[in-house]
Amino acid sequence: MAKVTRDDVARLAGTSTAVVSYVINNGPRPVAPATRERVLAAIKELGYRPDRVAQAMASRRTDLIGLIVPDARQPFFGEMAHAVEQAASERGKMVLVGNSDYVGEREVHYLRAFLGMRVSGLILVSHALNDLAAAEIDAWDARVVLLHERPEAIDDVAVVTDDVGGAHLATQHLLEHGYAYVACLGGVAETPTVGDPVSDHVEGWRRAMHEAGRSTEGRLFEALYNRYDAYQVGLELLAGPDRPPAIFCSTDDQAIGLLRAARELRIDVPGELAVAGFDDIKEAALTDPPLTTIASDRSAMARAAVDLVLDDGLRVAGARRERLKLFPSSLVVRRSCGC
Amino acid sequence: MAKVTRDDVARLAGTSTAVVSYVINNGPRPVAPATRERVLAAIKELGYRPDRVAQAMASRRTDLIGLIVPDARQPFFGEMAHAVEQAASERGKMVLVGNSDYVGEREVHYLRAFLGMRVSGLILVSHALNDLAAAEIDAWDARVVLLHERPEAIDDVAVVTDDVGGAHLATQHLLEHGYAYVACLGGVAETPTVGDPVSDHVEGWRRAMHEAGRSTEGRLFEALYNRYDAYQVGLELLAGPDRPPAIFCSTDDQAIGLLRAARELRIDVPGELAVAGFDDIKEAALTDPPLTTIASDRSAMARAAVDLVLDDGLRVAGARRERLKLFPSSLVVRRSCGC
DNA sequence: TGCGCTTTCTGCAGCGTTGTATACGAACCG
DNA sequence: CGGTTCGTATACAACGCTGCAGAAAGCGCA
Repeated sequence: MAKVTRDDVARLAGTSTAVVSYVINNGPRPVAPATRERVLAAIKELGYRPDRVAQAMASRRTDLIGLIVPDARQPFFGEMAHAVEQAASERGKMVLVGNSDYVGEREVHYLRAFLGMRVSGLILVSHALNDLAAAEIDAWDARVVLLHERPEAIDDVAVVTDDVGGAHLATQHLLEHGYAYVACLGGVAETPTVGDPVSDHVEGWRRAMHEAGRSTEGRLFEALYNRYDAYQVGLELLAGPDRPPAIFCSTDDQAIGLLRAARELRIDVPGELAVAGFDDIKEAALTDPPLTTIASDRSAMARAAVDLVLDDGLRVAGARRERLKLFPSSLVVRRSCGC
Repeated sequence: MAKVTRDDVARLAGTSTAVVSYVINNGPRPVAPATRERVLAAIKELGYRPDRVAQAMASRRTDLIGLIVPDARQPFFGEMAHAVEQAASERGKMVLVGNSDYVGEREVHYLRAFLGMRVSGLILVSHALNDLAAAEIDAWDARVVLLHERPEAIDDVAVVTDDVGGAHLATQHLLEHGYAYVACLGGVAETPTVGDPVSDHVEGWRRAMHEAGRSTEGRLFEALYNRYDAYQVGLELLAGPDRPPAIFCSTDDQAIGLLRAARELRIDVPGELAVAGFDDIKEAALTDPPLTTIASDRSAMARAAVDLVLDDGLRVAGARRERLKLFPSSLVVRRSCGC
C-alpha cells in the first residue's frame, strides 16, 4: 500500500503536478474543464488524498485552530468548545483542544505547542492569562482571539458577552419580585490573578443594587465557578442566621450547586429563596426548579471568534476592524426566581 | 520579525544544521558536549522553536492524536476526552477533537480530516462506526484504538470496561435490597445501528435477573443515553400503573434524568424507588440522593488507549500484544439504591 | 499570414526539517 | 610512520506540496 502522491495523479491524468494542485484548491490559476475532469477521475481512481502536512509545509498555513479552555468538563466551557468546533468545522478547520485545568503553566504549554504546530489561529478562554503567555504570543506573532473572558495581561481581539448588563438584568429582575435585597455569589478564580479585578458579574449586581437603593455590604459571597464548590459554600451560606431572600450567581453551574445545597437544607426554592444564574447552559432548563438565568448566543459567539481569528486576527497595529465584539445578554425567565 | 530557522542557529553556533537537529532530538547520532552547549546557547539566544510542521514533513510523523467522540458535552464523554487529553499530554502529544454528534457522516468527515493530517493515532469512542469509516481507516492503514465502545463493523484494538459484569453487579446489588424486581433503562443509539446489538448493560442486567429467578419480560425500557431524554421517558415510566420498585440505568446521565422525573412526580428515592446508574461521572456524588453506580478507572483507560495507539496500534495482522484491554467495573454504593 | 492577447499548462525553486552517506580528525597500533 | 578505528561533524537528498515565472497554445483581427 504505497502512498499515492500527487505525482501519480499527474502522471495518470497526463498533466503536470501543478495542475493537480490547482484542481484540488480551485486555483490560484484556472484549469480547463476537460483537464479538470481528467484530474478528478485520476484522483478518484487512485484514491488520492492530499497530504495536509505537506500542504501546510508548502503553503505556510494549516487548517488548525487551537482552543484553550480552563476545563471543558464544566458544562459552560464544554458547550463553548463544542460551538467552536462546530464553527471551525464549517470553515473547514480542525480544532486542537487544550484544557489548562486552571494551571498557568499548562496554558503556556499548550500555547507553545499549538503555536509550534503553526495553528492558523488561537482561541483562548482564560481569565488568568499571564505575561509569560502574552510574551509567547508576541514571539510567534500569532493570531489570537479571546473568547468569553478578557484578561488584563493581554491586549487583543476579544469576543465577549455583556456581563455587566446581564448581571444587572438578573439582579433587577430578582429585585422586582420585592425581595428585600439580592445577595451575589461571585466567582473566585481557581488560581489567584494579579490585582483584584472585580468581575463584571459582581459589578452589574452592585450597580443594580445601588440603583435600587440597596446596600451591597456583606452581601457578596464567593465560590469557585463550579457546582461543587458552590454547593459547599451554599451549605454554609444558607444555614447562617440571616439567609438572603434571593441570590444571583455568576454562573449556572454555581446556581446548580446552590440549589442542591438548598434542597439539602430543606429550603424551598423559589418559596423561601429565589435564585438566578448566568450562562443558560443546557442543564438550566432541567434543574429543580428550572433556573432563571442570563443567556447569550453561544454559537454566534463561537462563530464570531472563529471568523475573527481566521480573517481578522492579524497583529498589525490598528489594522483590525473590531477589537472587541460584544454580544448582548438576555434574561431567560424560568421558575427559580419566583415568577 | 523574520522567522528563526535551524540554519540561523547552526550559523550562530558555528556548526551544521544536522547537529542542531541532533541536539534537539537527542539525535540519532551523538553530539560532543561542548558542541551541544554552543547549540543550546544559540537556540536560547535566538529564541528558536523548531517548526513542528516541517518536522512532521521530514520525519513522516506528527505529535497529533485524533479523538472522535459522539458529544463531549455529555459528562461521560467530556470526562473521557479530558482524560485522553491528559494522557496524550503526558506523552507529548496534542489532541485533535471531533464531535460526531451521533452523525455518521461527521464521524467519517473527522476520520478523513484527521488521517489526512497524518495523526499518529486515532482514538474512537463510537458505537455506530460504519463500513465507510472502516474503509477509510483501512485506506490509510491507520493506527486506531476503540475506546469504551466496540462497534461491530470494525475489528481493531479496543479498550473497554466490563459492562456486562458491571451491570450484573449493579442489578444484583439492587436485588439484594429485596425489591421484587429491577427494571432496566437501556440505551438506544441516537442513530439506529445495523442489527440490534443488545447492549452489554442490558445483557448484564438480564443475566442477574435470571440468576435471581426473575423475569425480564416487559421490564426493559429505553431512552437515549442522556439525561434529557431519560427525563422524558422517566416521566411516563414512573407515572404508569405498575411502577418498578427499582431501576438500573445504563448511564449516570440517564439516572440523573430519571431522578429528576421522580422528584417531579414526588416519588421519593430511595424510599419509593431505588435507582442505580453506570459510569460514576463526577456529578453522581452530588445528585439527590447521591447515586449508587458502577465505576471504572477512566484515566487508566485513557492512558491505556493512548499507549496502545502510540505503541501498539500497527495494523500488521497478529502483531499486536493485546487486541482487547478489559477494565474491571466496581460498585460504588451511595444512597439512591436504598442502602 | 502575422501580431498581440488571453487562456491554460509546465518546470521548478522553495517550505524547514530529518537522517543517510560520507568526510574528517585524532587516537591508537604495530 | 602508514594504517585502522573510532567519535563527530558535514553535505545533501528526500518529504509532498504550493505557486511563481514563463512557455505554449489558442484566438481574434487587420
